[in-house]
Amino acid sequence: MPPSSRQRRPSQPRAKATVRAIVEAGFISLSRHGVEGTTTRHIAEIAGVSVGSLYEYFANKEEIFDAMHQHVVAEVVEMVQPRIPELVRMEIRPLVAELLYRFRDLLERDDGRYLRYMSYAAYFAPRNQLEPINRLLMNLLVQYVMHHPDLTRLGNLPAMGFIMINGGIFTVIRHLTDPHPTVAFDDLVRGLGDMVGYFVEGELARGPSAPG
Amino acid sequence: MPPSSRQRRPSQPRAKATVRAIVEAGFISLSRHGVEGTTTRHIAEIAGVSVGSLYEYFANKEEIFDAMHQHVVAEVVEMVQPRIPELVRMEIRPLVAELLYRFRDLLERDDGRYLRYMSYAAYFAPRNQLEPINRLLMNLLVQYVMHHPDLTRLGNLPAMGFIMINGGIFTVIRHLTDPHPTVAFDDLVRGLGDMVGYFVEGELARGPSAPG
DNA sequence: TCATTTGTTCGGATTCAATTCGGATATGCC
DNA sequence: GGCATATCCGAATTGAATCCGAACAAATGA
Repeated sequence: MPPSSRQRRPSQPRAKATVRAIVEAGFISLSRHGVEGTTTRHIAEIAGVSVGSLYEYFANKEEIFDAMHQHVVAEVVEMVQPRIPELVRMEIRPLVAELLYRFRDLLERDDGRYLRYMSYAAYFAPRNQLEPINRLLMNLLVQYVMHHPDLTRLGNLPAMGFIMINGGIFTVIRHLTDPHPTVAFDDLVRGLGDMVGYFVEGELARGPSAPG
Repeated sequence: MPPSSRQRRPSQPRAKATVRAIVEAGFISLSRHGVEGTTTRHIAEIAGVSVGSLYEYFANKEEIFDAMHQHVVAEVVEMVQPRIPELVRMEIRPLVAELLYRFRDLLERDDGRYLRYMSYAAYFAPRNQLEPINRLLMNLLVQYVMHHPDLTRLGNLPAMGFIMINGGIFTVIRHLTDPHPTVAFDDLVRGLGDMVGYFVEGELARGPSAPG
């Protein structure tokens, strides 16, 4: 008898459907009522189950949000991962643009359901639950460098990756969630592309090799 | 009779001290127990007042967080604002470094009290309450350009400002709150400085003037 | 087929934090 | 001192999160 963990993995199809419905309901409730306004009652009602059922598969409300988070992250990874081989052949600016537009499309899907989630989650996700996306993009970066031998002369790759990835993600999310954006998304994309592009060009022009 | 607003402005010294103690207690409780764990009871207890007193000056718990937010924002503005005249005379990379190190020092003050707050901030600060900081930095950017006439040839300043400011802030916060950072803060600072520096240099080298 | 076991769902009971409210206490003013 | 007002208190109320034991459905195996 396990001490306390009373959660259960859904084994029967019906149960799997319930879990799916709960997570889906989480997104819907979040869109309709925001974080604060999202109660277990709402989620249960939208999912068409009773509140008790929520706790059959999730230890608490937070875990439902976690599941939603994993769902979004999985979608992003799924979107980029298989396309890495073609992405690494692109020029830098078109590559940045491609990623950003795809990312936006994904976040705006289903009436901005994921975006709405992201605008809350990006910061407050307690642990680094964006970690898979970070790893994915870091991986893309590394592979990109490997396919463009001149780029191996670039200095401190981890730092640059950290900046570009985190800065990029947050800038885009912040822009997309801004009710009155003062700059157009296209300008943002061009700007981010230039940022990365100029950095690489500048760094390469500076000197023959990089320090430690 | 105003419909509902039963808050009061503190007029007597004693009341002002109470308000200060409550906001201070908010930071302390946040450091100790995290957002979820911060209850009105905790705040009241730490502040040395009763729960009822909280509601004398704040409509609800959220408003206490708002006050904390304003406090942090005010500190940042206070730190940068008076130094704008000297900041605009600096070279780009030292300027970026100066801002970032000061920003870090501020966030790490008092055992990381403000940093702790910042890492949660967006969760309960749905509206752009970072707006004053954005305006401040945008203002700095504009004045900087005015003091460096060659920079007036730079294209889309709003977009660049948006990227640098948002990207910069979030990258730094994310780095400072990372329990196991993979890059050193110094590298981050250098990277961000180069990012901006190379961008400006690249953009200036490109052509004589900027489009709309 | 049906009895038994195991998975699933339900919704009222419980717990706990946020907020309210009426009264007690302190302060400022004359 | 005595009045008016500001401040503070903390038990009572409210409502959401969570628990739990009973009801229901599906699988199993004779």
